Amino acid sequence: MVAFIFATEWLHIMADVRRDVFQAIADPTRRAILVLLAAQAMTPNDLAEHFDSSRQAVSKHLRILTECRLVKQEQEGREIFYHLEASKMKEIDKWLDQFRKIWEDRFQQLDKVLLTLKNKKK
Amino acid sequence: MVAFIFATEWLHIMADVRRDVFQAIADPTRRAILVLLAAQAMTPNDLAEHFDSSRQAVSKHLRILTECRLVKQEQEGREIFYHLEASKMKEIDKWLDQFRKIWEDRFQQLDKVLLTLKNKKK
DNA sequence: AAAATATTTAAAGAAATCCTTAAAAATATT
DNA sequence: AATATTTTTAAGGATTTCTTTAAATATTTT
Repeated sequence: MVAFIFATEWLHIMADVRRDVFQAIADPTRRAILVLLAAQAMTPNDLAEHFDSSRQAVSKHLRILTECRLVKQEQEGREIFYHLEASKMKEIDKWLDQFRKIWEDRFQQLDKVLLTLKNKKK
Repeated sequence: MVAFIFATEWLHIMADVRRDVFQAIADPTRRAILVLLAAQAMTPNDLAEHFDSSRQAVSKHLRILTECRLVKQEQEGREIFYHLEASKMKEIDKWLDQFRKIWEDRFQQLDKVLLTLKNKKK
C-alpha cells in the first residue's frame, strides 16, 4: 500500500515548521539556552532546571535548535548532551554584514547631527 | 470618569506587542524590507511594489520595525519615508559577541576533527 | 470644496507558536 | 524481569502572528 501526501497536507501535518536561524533566536528561552550551552554542553534535564517551564517545553526548544543546526546532540547512555554549534551563528553575522558598513559610517553619523540641528531650528 | 485596565486585559487589547529586535528580524519580509532600506529610504508604496503582499501588510511590518527602532519615519507631505536605523542592529551584533569567541576558536575546530575521527572508528 | 493620492487602522480569519499534561520509548539500575 | 530515569512525542488549548478587505485619516491637486 502506498500513500500519497500533497505538500500542503504535509505542512499541515508537520506542526512547527521552523528551521530558520532567525526564527530560532526570536524566542527568548531559546536564546537563553544558547547562552547556557555556550558555557558547556548540557542535558535537557540540566537545562530545564534553569527555566520555569517544563522539561517537555525545553525538549521542544532543543528540537527546533537542532533542526536549524544551532545545536548538536551527543548521546551518552540514556542522557543526551546538547552542544552549541557556534559556527552556525555565522549566518546571522553574515546577514549583519550588509548593515555593518552603514552603522560604522561616519558620514551617517554626521547626517544625523545635521538632521537634529535642522529640526531644532523649526 | 476613570477606567481601570488590568495588565492582562491591556495585553489583550494591544494586539501585536512585539518591540523586540530579534522578533522583528524573524520575519523574512521584514528582513527584506531592512535590506531594501539599507540601499535608500523608501515610502510604504515603494516598498510594497517589491512584495506580493498588500500595502497594508507592508505598513504593519513597518509599524513593527518602527516600534523596535530599526526604522525611522520622516514625513514629507503625504508621503512617509522610512529610513533604516542601522545602529539598532548593533544589539544583535552585541548578542553575537558572546559566541564569536567560540566560533573563532581554533581548539573548537580541533575538537570537532577529533570527534569525527572518534566516530569513524566506531 | 471635491477628487485623488498615500498611508494607517480595524475587523476577521487562517496558521503558527508556545505551553501544559499524559503517554510512549529508550536505557540503566536493582 | 521489574523498576527507575531520561528524554521525546502526542494531544489540546490559549495566544500571537500574518494576511486580507474595508474603512478611516491626512495631505495634495484640481
